[in-house]
Amino acid sequence: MSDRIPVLLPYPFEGPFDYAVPLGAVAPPPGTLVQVPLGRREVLGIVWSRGQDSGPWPAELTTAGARPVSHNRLRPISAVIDAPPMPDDLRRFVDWLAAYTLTPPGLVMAMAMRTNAITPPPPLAGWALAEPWPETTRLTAQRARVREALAAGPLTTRGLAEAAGVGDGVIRGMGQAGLLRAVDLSTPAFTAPDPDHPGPVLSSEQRAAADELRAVRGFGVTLLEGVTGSGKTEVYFEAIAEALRQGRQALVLLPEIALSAQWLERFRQRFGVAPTVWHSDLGSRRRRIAWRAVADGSARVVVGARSALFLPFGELGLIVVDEEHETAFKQEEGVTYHARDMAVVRARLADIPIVLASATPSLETRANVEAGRYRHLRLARRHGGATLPEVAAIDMRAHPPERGAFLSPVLVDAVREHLGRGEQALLFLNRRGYAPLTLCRTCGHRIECPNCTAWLVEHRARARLACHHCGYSAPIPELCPSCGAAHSLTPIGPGVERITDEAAALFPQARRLVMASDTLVGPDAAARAAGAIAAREVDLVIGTQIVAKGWHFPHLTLVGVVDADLGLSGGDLRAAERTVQLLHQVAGRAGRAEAPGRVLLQSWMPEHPATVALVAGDLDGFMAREAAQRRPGHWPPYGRLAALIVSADAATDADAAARRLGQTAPKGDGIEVLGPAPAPLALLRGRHRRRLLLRTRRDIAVQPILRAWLAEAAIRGAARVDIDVDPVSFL
DNA sequence: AGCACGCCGACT
DNA sequence: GTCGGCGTGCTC
Repeated sequence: MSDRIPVLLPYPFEGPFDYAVPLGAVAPPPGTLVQVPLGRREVLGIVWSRGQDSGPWPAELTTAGARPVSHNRLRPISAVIDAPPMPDDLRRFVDWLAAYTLTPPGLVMAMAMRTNAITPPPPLAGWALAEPWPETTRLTAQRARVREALAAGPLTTRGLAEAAGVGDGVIRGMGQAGLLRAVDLSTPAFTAPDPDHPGPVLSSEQRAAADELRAVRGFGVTLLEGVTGSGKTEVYFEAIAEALRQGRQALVLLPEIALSAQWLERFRQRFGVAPTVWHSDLGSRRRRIAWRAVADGSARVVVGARSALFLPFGELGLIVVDEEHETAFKQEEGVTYHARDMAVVRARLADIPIVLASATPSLETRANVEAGRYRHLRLARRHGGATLPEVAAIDMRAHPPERGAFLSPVLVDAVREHLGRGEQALLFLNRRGYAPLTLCRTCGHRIECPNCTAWLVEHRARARLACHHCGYSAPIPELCPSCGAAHSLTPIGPGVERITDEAAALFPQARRLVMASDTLVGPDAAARAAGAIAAREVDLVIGTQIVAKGWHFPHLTLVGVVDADLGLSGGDLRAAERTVQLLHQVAGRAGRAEAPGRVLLQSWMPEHPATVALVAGDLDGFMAREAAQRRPGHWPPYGRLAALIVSADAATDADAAARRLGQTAPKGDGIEVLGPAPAPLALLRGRHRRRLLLRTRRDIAVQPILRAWLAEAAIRGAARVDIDVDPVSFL
């Protein structure tokens, strides 16, 4: 009788499939990449194990124990693939995340497998000068330039063609003539960061915090809270240095890796070299190189977006989640998980410390500190003696803008004053495009997306109306699509484009720069824009939330928030919390040691607690208030929440399925179901959506309840149910 | 996820 | 009479 071993396949099955080990062969250990037959094709999978690690939830929650198959149907493993095995703690992490999010484990494993990363990078063909160089050969001007370009070292064909300003025919010809030799440029391993590289000098406050971080051994969560500009990054760099000294790897998760050129520069200053970068739009070659380097240990420090959590670290010794409050850590597509929370799980399974860093910690993290589950380190002082900006609200009822305009005279005067002093100003509005709504003055028609419950946003620069949810876009119509009236369509409300127009009229002499995700295209655009601001090539910045993310603008002294009320309304549980965090981050762009900063919040309801808290600089008080509101109703973080989104092409199918879920809803002490109700985006990408919410007391896990519920409701056919455990967005 | 099987419309 | 639509079901 041959051995049977479980193999997890990257498909949405409930658990691993069993395969036979060929007679005489040794059973490959768990973690091994294997090729197995599946139906009539051959697929890749990973040898799994079952039973022993159910994690913190009851064993029946994990899928690893399910469905033994009779022996006579077992098929043998086809081949063992020569690739780095998946480490045990990563396999347990995959199981845990799958069980927690109610995702088939194979789909979670697929993220970790990244099949294109698992195959080694192909050799990279390059050219070097032939040795010895045949001096007798007479060179054309082009060939001489090629020789010149290669003096510093080998290059790829494309790189060489560019450097020498020749076509690739010249290069191939030189290869055939024996002047160049083909070499393999396959990447040199990443240079290990040096923990003892002389870095920046820390303040006594930073040093004390760094000492505490360094002392943590084994699993433990620390919240590193520091006001903007307090130098949190340099503090957790010391924890990274400690991990490196102990021969361990470190992982830093950032919410927007593409925006972190300044972060990379700070890392280089501290450790002498660049870290290994990982994010979803790395090219296939670079991702394979990085994946291999993490697996073989030559990558010591990885900085990445949330998917870096699934890299095959062999010696992970520390995780840092920077800007832990950022909602960008929540993956909403496909497998829905919160990278910050899952990072804590990964750290616990690996028994290593984890640092959560933020200037505006989330309510979840604050609650964990309060309950004694997380340590808390605070940096109260801005580095280099800078003071926090002075924040004031502009009551728009008392100081309204001119008709058709959006900037209050108070803000306009302030901008003029700061620009007049040769300082920079920022106008912040978290809304892309020219106007969020186009209205017909004749019939009142509002132009909506045909696929979504959403207005189309005018993008005047492109002369189009666009949906920000599904990518639909159309030219701006001449006539009202509803009543056919001409010259009747009117843009309502401001976007950054419109504010830019207004600013251009008010401050024609100021050099303006718009920073929004659709004006900064390409990976380096944001960094270049930030560079231009830092170099004082710009006077006035108009930007969306892209400007809020940790940039350092030493000459920026005024921030005007065009609409501080934006985001405060709407039924979202976290709307106010998010707005306060975002505006606080934006405010942090103003003023450094060189000049004190000033922040003006335009608001039609400055008495709102969020605005009051921002003006008073009382984030703690605001968060305490929020906490007090959520505690009695068992809202997160004082209870658990799961969203069920029912969707179907036909509204009737969605309704039927939602009704069925409502009828079979679980009941019990500490368990409550809200809905069904139309989802806030009742139509999204052409699908009709209904929503239910399951809310439980904190001591009741939602997963077993959801499993039983879905089994009983047995939704099949046209409607689909998507589960979002711990939802962040309520769309 | 693939890839089969399976039962109803317009084409050589 | 066949090619082909994608609905349902199975893969250790």
